[in-house]
Amino acid sequence: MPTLAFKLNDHLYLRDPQHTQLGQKIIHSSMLLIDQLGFEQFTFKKLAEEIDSTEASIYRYFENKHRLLVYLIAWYWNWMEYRIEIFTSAVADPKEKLKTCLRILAEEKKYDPTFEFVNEEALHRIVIAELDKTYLTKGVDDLNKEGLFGGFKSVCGKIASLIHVINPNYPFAESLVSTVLITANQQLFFASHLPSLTSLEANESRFNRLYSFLENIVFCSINAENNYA
Amino acid sequence: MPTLAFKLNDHLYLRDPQHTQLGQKIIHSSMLLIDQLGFEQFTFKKLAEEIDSTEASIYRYFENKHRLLVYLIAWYWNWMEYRIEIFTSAVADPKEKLKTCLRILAEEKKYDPTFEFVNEEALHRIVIAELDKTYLTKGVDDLNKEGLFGGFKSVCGKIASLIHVINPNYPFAESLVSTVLITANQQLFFASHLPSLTSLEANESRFNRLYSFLENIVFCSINAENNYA
DNA sequence: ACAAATATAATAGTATTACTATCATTAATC
DNA sequence: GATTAATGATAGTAATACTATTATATTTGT
Repeated sequence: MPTLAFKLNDHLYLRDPQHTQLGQKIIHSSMLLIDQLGFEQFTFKKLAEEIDSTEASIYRYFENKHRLLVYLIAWYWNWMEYRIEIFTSAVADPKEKLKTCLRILAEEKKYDPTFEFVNEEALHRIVIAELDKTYLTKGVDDLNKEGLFGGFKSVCGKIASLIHVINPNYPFAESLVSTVLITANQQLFFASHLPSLTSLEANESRFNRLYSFLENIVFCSINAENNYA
Repeated sequence: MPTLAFKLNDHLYLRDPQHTQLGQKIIHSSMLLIDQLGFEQFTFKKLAEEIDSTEASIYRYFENKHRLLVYLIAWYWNWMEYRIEIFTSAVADPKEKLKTCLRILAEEKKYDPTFEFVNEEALHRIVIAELDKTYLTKGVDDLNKEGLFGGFKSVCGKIASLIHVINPNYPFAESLVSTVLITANQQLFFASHLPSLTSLEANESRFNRLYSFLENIVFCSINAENNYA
């Protein structure tokens, strides 16, 4: 059975992990391990033990653990873009398209059988807890030049262009979208760990509440009459 | 001459650095060094060399470098709260108060002579680049129990309560405020490093544009008729 | 089916990091 | 002037983030 694989920027890895068994084990197990331990406590040595391989072998796939994280999170944004594509292609009205995007971003992430070796629930927790660490580093500019944030930028750009269609006079489309993409994850983190910083609760309702919050922010801002240019 | 000092949560340090010469040198130089090197490359050893002291001496003030970062950023939020206090106390109208808060958050940070050994420009760059690392760690819950995020939570709570006064029916005050506090710094980071993710430009105008963006988001959201409960 | 190429495993080694411990010395305080 | 406390000097350790080397599988082309 043919497993779907994303074509990711090939600067993200040294050897493409999607195409070998060891590579797939690296992706699969690193997700679980980073989720469990957190990125700081995660090491290639621990991962090697987990998959009965060696540090040296893992280094043939990824230059270092930071790049592995960037890879995993790039995979996530590719997955988001793929889902947005699927669920908005049939929708004509740009406002409805935009709502669908927000729903996809806010919804609970569940196992997607399209991608065998990826545990989307663990990956989402990684995105929530580690996303910012991909770019909050002195090396951002180099990573960016290599195009490693392409997935995130692409999602951001597509949603921003919907906003441009809905209201060409709204002057903060890109900022609004990047804010929403990031806050969607951040608010879930706060709900779990710093509840006084969020209006969401740590129960099942939080995904619907999150959607309402995002919809409120986005539509109120772009529909407003008084656009501060 | 009496230097003003904040009363910070005493779990933030082992020995209060504000009250000794070495402590002040630690604060002063760690700010410059973290700003220069980034948090990952920053070490107590490098700091010790910088201030002609030793690693061991620094460890007597801070348990580890992460807690030092939490300290510096707690200082920042205390400073913000202090400025908000000063500049809003004379303002009666809650909407105007709220605008003043947003202005303080968005404005360019400049040296404040009230605090001798603090370089506010460097500190602001640290907040922009490292803020999220204070809570995105497996130890959040412990740090939170010790009250180490009190400054941030306090600023968030005060602004949220202004929103509650302005529109008691708006159901996302806390989320809106935490989003704004964080995005205020994030958008400046994007302007410098990932320009396609922001509508701000990397020039002098960015602080005014940032203010407009924040004002737009906040006031559009809370003034809207259709409140999604 | 066999040689050549390639991927992986096994092992070792290094510089740096994030500490901890000990003891001598200097400075502040009573 | 004696006691206490803060700092400096020095040493040491376990773990981390790699790099290098060689042997052994595994895959691939002919």
